[in-house]
Amino acid sequence: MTDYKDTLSLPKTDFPMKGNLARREPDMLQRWQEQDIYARIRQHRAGRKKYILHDGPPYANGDIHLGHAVNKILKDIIVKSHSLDGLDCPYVPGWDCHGLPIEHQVEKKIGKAGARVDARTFRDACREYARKQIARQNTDFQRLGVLGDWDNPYLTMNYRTEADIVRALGRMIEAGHLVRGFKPVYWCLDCASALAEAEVEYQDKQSPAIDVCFPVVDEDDLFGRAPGQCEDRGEGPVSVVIWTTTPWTLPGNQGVAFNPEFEYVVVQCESQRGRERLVLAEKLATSALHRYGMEDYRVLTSLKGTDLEGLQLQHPFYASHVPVILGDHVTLETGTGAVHTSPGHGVDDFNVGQKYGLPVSNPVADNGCFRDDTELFAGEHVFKANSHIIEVLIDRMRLLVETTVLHSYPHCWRHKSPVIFRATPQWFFSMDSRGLRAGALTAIGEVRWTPDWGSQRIYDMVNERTDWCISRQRTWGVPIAVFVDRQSGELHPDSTRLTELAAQKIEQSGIDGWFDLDPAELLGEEGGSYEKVTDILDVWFDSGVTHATVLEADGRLAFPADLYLEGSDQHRGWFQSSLLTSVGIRNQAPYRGVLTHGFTVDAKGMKMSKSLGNVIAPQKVMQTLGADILRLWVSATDYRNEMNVSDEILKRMADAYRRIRNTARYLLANLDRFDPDTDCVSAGDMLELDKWVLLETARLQEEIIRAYGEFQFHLIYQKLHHYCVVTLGGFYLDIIKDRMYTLQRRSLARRSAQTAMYHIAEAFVRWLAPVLSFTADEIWQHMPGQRPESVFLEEWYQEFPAVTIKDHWPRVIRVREEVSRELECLRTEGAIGSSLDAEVQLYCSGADRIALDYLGDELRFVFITSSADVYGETERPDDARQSELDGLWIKVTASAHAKCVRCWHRCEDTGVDPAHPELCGRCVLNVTGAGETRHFA
RNA sequence: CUAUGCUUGGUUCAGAUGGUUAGAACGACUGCCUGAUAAGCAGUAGGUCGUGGGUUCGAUUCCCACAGCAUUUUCCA
Repeated sequence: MTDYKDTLSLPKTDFPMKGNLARREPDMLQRWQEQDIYARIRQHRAGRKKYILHDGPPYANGDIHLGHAVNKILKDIIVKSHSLDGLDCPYVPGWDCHGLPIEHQVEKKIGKAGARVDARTFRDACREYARKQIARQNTDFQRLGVLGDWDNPYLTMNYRTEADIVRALGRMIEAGHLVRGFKPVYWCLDCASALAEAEVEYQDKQSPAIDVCFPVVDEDDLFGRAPGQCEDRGEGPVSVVIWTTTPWTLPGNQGVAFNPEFEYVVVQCESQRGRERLVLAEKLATSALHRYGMEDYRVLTSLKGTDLEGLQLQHPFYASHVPVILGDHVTLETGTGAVHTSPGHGVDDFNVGQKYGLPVSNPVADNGCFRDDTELFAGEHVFKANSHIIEVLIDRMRLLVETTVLHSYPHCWRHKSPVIFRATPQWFFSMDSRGLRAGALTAIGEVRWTPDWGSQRIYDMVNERTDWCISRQRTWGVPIAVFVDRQSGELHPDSTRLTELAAQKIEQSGIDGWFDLDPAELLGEEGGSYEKVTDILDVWFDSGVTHATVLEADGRLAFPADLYLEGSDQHRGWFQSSLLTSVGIRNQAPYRGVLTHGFTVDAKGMKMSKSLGNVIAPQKVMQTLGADILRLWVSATDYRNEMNVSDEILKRMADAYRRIRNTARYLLANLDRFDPDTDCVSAGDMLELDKWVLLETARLQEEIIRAYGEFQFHLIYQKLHHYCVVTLGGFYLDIIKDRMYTLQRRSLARRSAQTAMYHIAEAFVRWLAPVLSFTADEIWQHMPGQRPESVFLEEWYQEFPAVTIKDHWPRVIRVREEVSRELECLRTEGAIGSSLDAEVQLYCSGADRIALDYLGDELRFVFITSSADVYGETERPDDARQSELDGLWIKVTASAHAKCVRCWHRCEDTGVDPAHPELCGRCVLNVTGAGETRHFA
């Protein structure tokens, strides 16, 4: 048998089938860095319209997790796809550097500021710690294939940025949003310091539980509020009863809260103390009276909570009167349905107290002892004062009963000792005094939110939030660089100018420039009458004002941003802190659009946690499967919901990746030695099938570009993969194999297919680039023809030849599916193996007939059978089988002809040429003659 | 406890002013090919569209409740 293999044109390429991504991506990354690809893109896009995606700064602590990876990859996909749109898309990554978590890490290493080390040393250590964390995260982010200005990120701890944060605060002050107030915070008596919520842990604690009488000042007022006439008012003192586990908060009492919806009763009862009348929640009355040993009682009248608002009560041991107020936080779980309210000692109490304008009295000093001016209890430690307070209550006949209760109570995580709530002076941005809330709500309506429910979500949050407490009594942060009058506590009247002067100091030497500052330096002679505030800013302010400290201040970027993109938790975090400060400063949102993504969860939808053992580390994925697999997963997953990930899901992604990669490889292999400058066939000369695939490709590209624009990446993945599998693999590429392999290398028909594949490859590599960045770059290196150094410098491919066809193809494809099914029957019977062993006869009429006849003798190439003939529907023999298509009958048979060793078709003319007894006529023509001609497939 | 969102075959996604047998692809299974070969092609089997109500001639699609999950938030006097 003669070997005709040399006469074939088989695919050939150096592009490896296996990605080996984990091993090769780092090399490619290094090349990108060496060619400084990010800078080259900036040069290429200079002068183009800008698209600003502003990076939300991750916190500079710990290695990146999968959520970080998702976030950065989504950003990178958007930046790269918009760059393909022809826009100039700078990407400046940033880090959030100040704050408590870093302080904790540093405390573990060198001890607390002010204790073992001075504040300055401590801050230096924090700065150094943050720097190291950033370096680690920076490396990992780059490893993901994210392109950006990684050598020049923005850091909130850069001196210039620290100064600009102070300047932004100055602008908030200028706009009048900064106010001073009191707020209860967790306070550790052992630390003598406020605690952040993260520093509090709950443990069981034994506490006293007491029922205390608050006598009603005006009995007539009480009964007058009752509906209808109350004939029997009973006799004895009348009191509202409260239940509390913190007797020491009674000196701070400012009111008694009732639930507006509950029914309350006034009962007549009797004990050793004599006859008296008590006000209790109806549903708790029996159990409470039982507790007091007052089994016999009668209800005199009942009232609703709302009826009691404003009723004056006598404080149990002070001369003052306190009002009845209403609050939804009052429950029927325990107690009496009336809650003693001390705004200086509880968040609920504080909030409801704010509503009623109750004073925030805080009689407790830093050391946990009552202040000197506290009547009866001056100097006593709060917990030790409990028993004294109870004695006083007994003495004044205010105590009904004392028990103890075991309950969960907040403790200091360091000292394990119970903490208290204590009101302290703090700085706030007022939501309403200068219209901050109203302005923010308006601005929300002018932003495009993706998904759209984000708008409602942040609206509700802003609408209902309380004033923003921006002060922290901490060390590692940007100072609230203001002076207050020692007497009045008011801000210095020239604060705007002073803040700018402070900013200049900070710009020189960082935040220590403020902490080291002698007030006289800025205030001169009046320095003595003002106090330098040393509170620092909530870190949310640092990141919240990047629209000013970065977008406005950094020449690479611009204000406002086109897009902020973060996890959905940031509706309460960065999106809101950015919105409030931007509206506060210039009454405008800092972003035109906001996109949120869900959190990564495991295959069952459960959050990732060490205890569940379902954590997937991005570093590990990159080291095993490669960054492109991770990127493909991010793109394939609908980020609007939770994003499921597991080893199985990633394996599926790796499978899909291989298909995409191999499709590219096959295109490249068929373009072996193809020179687009000289070998492309003109649009008019191309074969019908090739024209069809180009039109399909151009149509798909439109869909892909639209999906990129709409941030619908998971659709892109689906379309792309479907295109590889169905359009190309299962149809086009399968059909053209015969033409590519057996026709003469330079024949028009073969060049036509190559022309199509060349255009496909050009478009395809660009579709891939935003997602499979490493792979796209690798493909780019193997593409034929002269081209720029990187696909990332490119725009979408627009050079598709203008072709037109009679589009009978959809119908042909349907028929082909039916033929495949019939062939499978024959194959199962063992009559044929390859489809080329078969001959097909079709019987149909109408449009089907027209479509099939159109392809004439070349229909068999579409079916990949040795022959395919079309007859009228009425001509069908009895053994033709009806297909699922109306009016289409199919008969397939095994060919009786000899197989051509070169093209594998079975033809009646195989062996007609004595010189080539194993070849069919077609192959003889292609090997020794002028070559065959094709028009359709 | 608050607010928001999600729930379609083993996996990832489509879908419809509500209307005939709910679509793909992957994976699985069964074969074919050996000229994309740790590839390629074909066929087959998988879903009562989270549960329960309601509206309707008819709901997976609209409404309500519930469950689970996620983010968020509050509280435990």
